[in-house]
Amino acid sequence: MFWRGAGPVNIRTLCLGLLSRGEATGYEIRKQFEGPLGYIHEPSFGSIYPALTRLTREGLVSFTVQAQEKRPDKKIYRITPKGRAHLREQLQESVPGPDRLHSDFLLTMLFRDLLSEEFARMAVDERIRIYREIAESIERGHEEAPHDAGLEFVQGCGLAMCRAAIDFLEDYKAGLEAGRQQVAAGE
Amino acid sequence: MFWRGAGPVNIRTLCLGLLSRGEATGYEIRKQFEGPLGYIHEPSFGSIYPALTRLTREGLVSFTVQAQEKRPDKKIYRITPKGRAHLREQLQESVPGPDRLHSDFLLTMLFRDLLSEEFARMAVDERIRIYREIAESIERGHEEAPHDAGLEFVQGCGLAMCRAAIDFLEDYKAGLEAGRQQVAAGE
DNA sequence: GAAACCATGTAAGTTGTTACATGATTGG
DNA sequence: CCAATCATGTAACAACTTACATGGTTTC
Repeated sequence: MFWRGAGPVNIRTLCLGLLSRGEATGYEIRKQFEGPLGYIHEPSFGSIYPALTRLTREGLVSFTVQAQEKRPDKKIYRITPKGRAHLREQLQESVPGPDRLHSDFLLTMLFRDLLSEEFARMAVDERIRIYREIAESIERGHEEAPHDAGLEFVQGCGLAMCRAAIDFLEDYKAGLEAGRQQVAAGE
Repeated sequence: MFWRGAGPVNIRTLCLGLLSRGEATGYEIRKQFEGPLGYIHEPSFGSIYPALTRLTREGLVSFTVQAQEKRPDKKIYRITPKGRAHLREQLQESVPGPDRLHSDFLLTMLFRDLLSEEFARMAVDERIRIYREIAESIERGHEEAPHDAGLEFVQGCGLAMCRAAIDFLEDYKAGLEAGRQQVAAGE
């Protein structure tokens, strides 16, 4: 049976993978996605906590409770040997297929003819801003953190695509400007 | 209330948008995503038919039944004036935010250290193949179909990102090769 | 004094996927 | 003769998001 959702991309595998790099709480796992990893996924607490509960039930991770004064107790999770084996197996189960892109921007621009000039310009400008932000975040992350081959690859790939997108969008904007000036000049 | 799912990316808006270009059946809507638009979304029939039913209930589209011999009747959908107004409004409700990327490939490569050399190489090769396929599909679509500004933009953007990804992946492969040769030469 | 951070968790709801149901026709 | 194409639709299920519940601490 071919089951699309059974591919490695799900929050459980993501959590398991991060825990293979070192122990962490649910809160800390979440935080790791706010940095340069954010362009891959930004899972919510509502999905991380249940994922960790299930991983524990399956024996793939374990946790110790660290009591804290005036705060809820911390649960520090770590991967078990079984979890590590499972992760390795899961990741290499099949060669990853195409990505799924969920882009409000592209969908909106697909119907560009229905948008006002102003809105389209705003959307493109905002998109350039977003990509710049992501690119900077990756560059920053690249400088500070000690990184392994995986992180290096993912960050490099993200950076390459961000830059390509920025270039494309700026060319597009330049093209629009040129077109407008021709119109203004009465061509 | 800020509701992420209320953004324009959902199958209903997508169907409505395509119907704004001309009438179509559910089956034909699906087909449009098999071409160069496929990199944005590949919705299943199980989501398209209910979407059309709901759009009809909301008065945003209407349909006429075309009887066919020895086949189920066709339902030919078209957008209503109300639907067109709704689409315009929906698309321009807010400037689109960041994309959500769902990538088995990046997630797998993020844990590259856990993968065998061979698997990693296969994954990268397969990815190059996939991007080439998408790029070709876009180039083909660009030649044959008459296109509006929206399609042109989306295809151009997709092509730029595909090419960037291919370049990155091939550089990466070349880097690996060079590294292996150094090792083989006893450096 | 408001906002952001720390810290975990549950319940309700949306969205979309896969699998099933049905079945003739055409092309290799 | 097997696969793909045409054609629509439902039911079961998975996955994730948002909102709610709780509440002290730190920073601007």
